[in-house]
Amino acid sequence: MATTETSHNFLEEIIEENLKNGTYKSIVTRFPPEPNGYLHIGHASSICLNFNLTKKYPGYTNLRFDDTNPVTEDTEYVESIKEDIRWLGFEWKHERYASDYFDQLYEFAVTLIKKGLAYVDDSSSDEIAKMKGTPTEPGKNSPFRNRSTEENISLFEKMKNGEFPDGSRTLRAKIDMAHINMLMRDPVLYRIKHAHHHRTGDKWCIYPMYDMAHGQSDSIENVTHSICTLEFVPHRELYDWLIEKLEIYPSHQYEFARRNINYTVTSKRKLLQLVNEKYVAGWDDPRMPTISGLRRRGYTPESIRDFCERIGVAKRENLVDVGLLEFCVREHLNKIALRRMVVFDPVKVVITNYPEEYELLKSENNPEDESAGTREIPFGRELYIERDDFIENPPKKYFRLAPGQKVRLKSAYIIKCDEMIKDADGNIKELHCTYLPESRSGHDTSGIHVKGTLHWVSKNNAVEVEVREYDRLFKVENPAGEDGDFKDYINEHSLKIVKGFAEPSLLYAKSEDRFQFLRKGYYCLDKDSANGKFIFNRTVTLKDAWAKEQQKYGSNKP
RNA sequence: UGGCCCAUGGUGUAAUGGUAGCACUACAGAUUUUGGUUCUGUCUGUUAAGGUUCGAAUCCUUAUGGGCCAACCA
Repeated sequence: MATTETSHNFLEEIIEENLKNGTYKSIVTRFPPEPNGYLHIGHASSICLNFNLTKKYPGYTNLRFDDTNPVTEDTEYVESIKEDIRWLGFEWKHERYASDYFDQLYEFAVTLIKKGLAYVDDSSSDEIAKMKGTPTEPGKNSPFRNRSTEENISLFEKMKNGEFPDGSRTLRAKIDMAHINMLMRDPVLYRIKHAHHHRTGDKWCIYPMYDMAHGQSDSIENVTHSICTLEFVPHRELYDWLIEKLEIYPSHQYEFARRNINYTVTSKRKLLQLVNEKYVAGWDDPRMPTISGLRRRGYTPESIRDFCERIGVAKRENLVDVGLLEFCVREHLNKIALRRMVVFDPVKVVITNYPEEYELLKSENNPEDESAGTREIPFGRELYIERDDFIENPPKKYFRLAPGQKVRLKSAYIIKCDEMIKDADGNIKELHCTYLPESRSGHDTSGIHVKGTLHWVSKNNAVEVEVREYDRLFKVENPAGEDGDFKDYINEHSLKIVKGFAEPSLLYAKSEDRFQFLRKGYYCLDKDSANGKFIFNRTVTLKDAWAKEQQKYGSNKP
C-alpha cells in the first residue's frame, strides 16, 4: 500500500479539523456491537474504521456491547465478537457494556421525568403505533401524556419494581407528536421485559431502548466521534436532544454508508436464518461472510484489513465486488503460502524408462520467499497427473500433455507421451511416457524448452485427502434486493467435496498453515480434520487464464 | 404524494473553484520450471438542464434516479 497517501475520507477530514481548531486534543471512538449474532465482513469495515482512526490520531477506541435487549442477546456472541476483533488485529482500551450503565440510565430517565420531558404511557404497542401518524400526517397525543411528575415518577418506579406485566406500559419522551421527524414523536425510552439478562441477571425488568442507551453510553464514556451507519441519520436529532436535555457530555454522531458485498447477505437476521434453518453448517461455515467463516475458509486478517482499506468509507450506497476481497486474499497468500502438489482427478502415468525405485527431488516452498526453504518430494515410475492436463487431440495454444508432446513435471523431469492406454469404454486408463534423465530440475542439460509445466504426485507415496471447494452462497448479486425470499436465490452448489492425492509433506500440515496447491488455489486445513483424516478448505482459486481462454473460444467452436 | 441522505468508468474510491487520478475488473503484450506471480500498455466516467464564475465534478436552482424514516429491534 502507498504510504504517501494524502487523501482523507470525510471522517478524517472532520477529525483533522477538530484537532486543528482545538475542539479536541484527542479523540475517543467506540465499536458498539449488539451481542445477538456473529460479526461479519461489514462489521470488519466498521472495526477497521473506528480502530484505525485512533491509531492515526491521538486517542483510543472502546469496545462497548449494546446489550439492551436481553431476549436476543447471549454471552456466546460476546465471546465470539471479542475473539474476532482480536483476530483482526485490534485491541480496545476499555471493554464496556450498556448494561454497566443501567443504574445511571435509570437516573437519566428520572431526570427527564422531573423536567417534564418524559411520561409513562399505558397505551399498548398497537395504540402507540396508531397514534404515531405517518410521514405525511401528524400523530396524536397519548391520553396519558399529561400526567403529573409525581404520578410519572411513581409509575416508573413501579415499572422498575416489576409491578406491571410486559408491554403494559412504557416510558416515553415528551417531544412533539407532530414533529416532521417520526423519531421525535414521543419515542419510547423504556419498556418492560421480565427477561433474564446475560449480565445483569434478573435485577432489571425494564430495559432502555437504543435511543435511551446508545448516546448516553457514548456520553458517559466521553466518546467524541460516535460513528454509525446511514440508517441512524434520523436518530441523530434525538441523540442530540437527549444529550442536551440531560446536560451531559456532548458526544456527536457521524454516519457512513454500510458496505455491501455482492453474492452474499450481511444482515444478522438473515445470517441467523441461514444458520438456524441449516442452509449452512454454522456461523463459521466457510461460505458465510462472517469473520469466523472467513477465518475458517483461510482468509488472513491482513487481507481483510487491506480489503477494508481499499473499499474506503463514504456516504453513498454501494455494492462492492467480492472479486476485490478475493484479490486481497490472493495477494497476501501468494506471499506466504507454502507450495504443495495435489492431484484432484488423477490419471496414471507410467515412466517406462524409469527404474522400479524412487528418488527424492527438491522443490521450493515458495518462489516468492526464498527463506521459506525447500522440501523433498518422492518421484517414481508411476505417477498421477491431472486428467485434464492431457488431451488426445489438443486445440491450438494447448501446451500440456498430448500424444507425442513434451511437458515439464514441476521440479522433476521433462517427459514425452508415447502411448495412451484406453479401457473398454474408450476412457484413458494410463499414459506411457519416457523421461529425459538429463532434464532434471536444476541440472537440466537437455537444452530442450517446453511450454507446459504440470503438477504431479508419486502414485505409491500419495496421501489421500478431502478437499472442500466453495462457491458463492447466492446466485444473484444482491439477494436482499430481489423479489421474494432471499433464500430462493441460494446457490445449491456452493459446496463441493472432492478427493485429492497429495504429496506426502502435507501429512505435516498444521491448522495455521496456508498452502497453495500448485496451479489450483489456496487451501488451509479445516478443523474437522481428525484421526489421520485430512480435510482442506479451498480459500480461493488461482486465477486461471487458460480457463478464460477456453471460455472465450469455447462458444465459437463448431 | 412529507422530511432527510446520496449521485464521478463495469465496481469501489480521490480530486475541497484551476490538468478528472488511484485500485479492482476487462483487454493486449513481455517474462515465467505454477496458463500463478511480476512487468508494460489500452479501453471505459463527472445523472440531466439551467445559473454564478476568467474557469465548475466541486457553488446555486430545478429535474431525474437511488436509499432511509410510521419495532415496546439495534
